[in-house]
Amino acid sequence: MDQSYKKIEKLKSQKLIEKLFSEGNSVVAYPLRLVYLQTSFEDPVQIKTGVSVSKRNFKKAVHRNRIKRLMREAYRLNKSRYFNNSPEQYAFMILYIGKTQTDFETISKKMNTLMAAFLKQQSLPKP
RNA sequence: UGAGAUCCUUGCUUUUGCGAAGAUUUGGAGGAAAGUCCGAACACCAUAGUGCAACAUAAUGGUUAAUGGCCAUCGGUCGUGAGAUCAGGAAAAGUGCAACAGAAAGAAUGUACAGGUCAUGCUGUAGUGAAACCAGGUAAACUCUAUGUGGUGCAAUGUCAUGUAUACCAAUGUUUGCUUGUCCGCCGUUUGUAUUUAACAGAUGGUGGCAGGCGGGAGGGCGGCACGCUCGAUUGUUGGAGGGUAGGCAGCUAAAGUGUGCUGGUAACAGUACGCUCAGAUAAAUGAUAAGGGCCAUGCCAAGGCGUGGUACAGAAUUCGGCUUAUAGAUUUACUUAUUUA
RNA sequence: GGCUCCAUAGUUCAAGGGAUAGAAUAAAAGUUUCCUAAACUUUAGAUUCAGGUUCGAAUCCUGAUGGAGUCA
Repeated sequence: MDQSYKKIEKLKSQKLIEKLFSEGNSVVAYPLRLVYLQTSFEDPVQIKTGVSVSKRNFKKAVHRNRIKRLMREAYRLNKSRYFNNSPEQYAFMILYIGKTQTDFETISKKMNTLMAAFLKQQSLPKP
């Protein structure tokens, strides 16, 4: 079971991020929100993922860092359960839209429901 | 009150290290990394000169790459005291300001009482006020004196690749005067050759062009302003629409570095010997979870065990030296005060 | 990350160093009306915080806190 989260799996390109936010769809499992877009890039990975926390809700850099670390950890541990070898490539951005801090357990649980909701939405026939 | 300090261990995982992958090993946030308040390094831009303005600092000596920081001393203020704190130059260059109260607030003098004189605020006391004649107060009012200051900041800057356009449209402003010429064109008059017309050559006048000179010139530049200098019709200003903005590399971390000892100095600090290498990311790493141990508080049994809770403030972004602010707990030393005891 | 600016009633703005800090609007109470609105009367309400200079500070100075803008 692959639990690594390497550099090429991270969403870094500013152009791709702008395109993601302007054209992508989203799924919500409070306090998490996933913005995704089917796209293509050169690196040999299936999904590029980034995390983000609003400076408006958390003023201190320590608190933002902590939440981002928890989100990355939850993604790393859970991603292999949901994503195997589908041919499409996706860009993900996971946002924390809550206003209070939580512990690792709830974020991990919500990450599972978020991934399930994403897969369900993708399996539906497109209008 | 000052100095000083800022929890530890193990396995799993993540990140970094080489062209890639795997394994092993090694390293990985701070005393404030914060605020961006001072001072520098470094980089780019600007820089003929003069003057003005603006800003900063302000006892004396030292320290440092430098400072408005730090150290020592003198002086003021506060405190019983150990100590703390101070933008701590000039009011005898000039201008201004002083509500209320008070006769009067810098111009001069008035009331009551007492004293004194030939006579008079001439002297004292009272009364108002922060301040009442004293070369008064106020310069964190203008000012003066002394000293200093070009600007912008690593999103600086360079470079690779890609692309390329002092392009386009609209409005508006300006596009001028005199003079010179072995120069050129056009028109007229006249002379010669010729004479049927035409044509050719010369002289002269007008007009236009070109070139040069002198002046004027909207506006631009010299990044606070003025003088001054300079560019100036191949143009100035404003608006519209459009292009560009991605990415890689360098800058980037071994340095005014840091630990211990010794020497000099009251100290800040300096010198020296031996050792150490201690993050370089860029939608931005330094984490999650579990177990155990420290420390603090507390409860139970009853004298070393068990349980519960707590363990701060806070996260590098070019790099240093300071300042300021946030901060749980632990430790050491010196001194002061109060109480108690002797 | 660097740089610049701002802070006065619930809100929008005033206020030459002189303290009773003002105006509009919002709020509350009352008058008027069968009731509401409008109108009128009255009331309460603030200098972001901490120091300093000064006889006296919203104003001057220093530090902190909060907010806004900007960079190619």
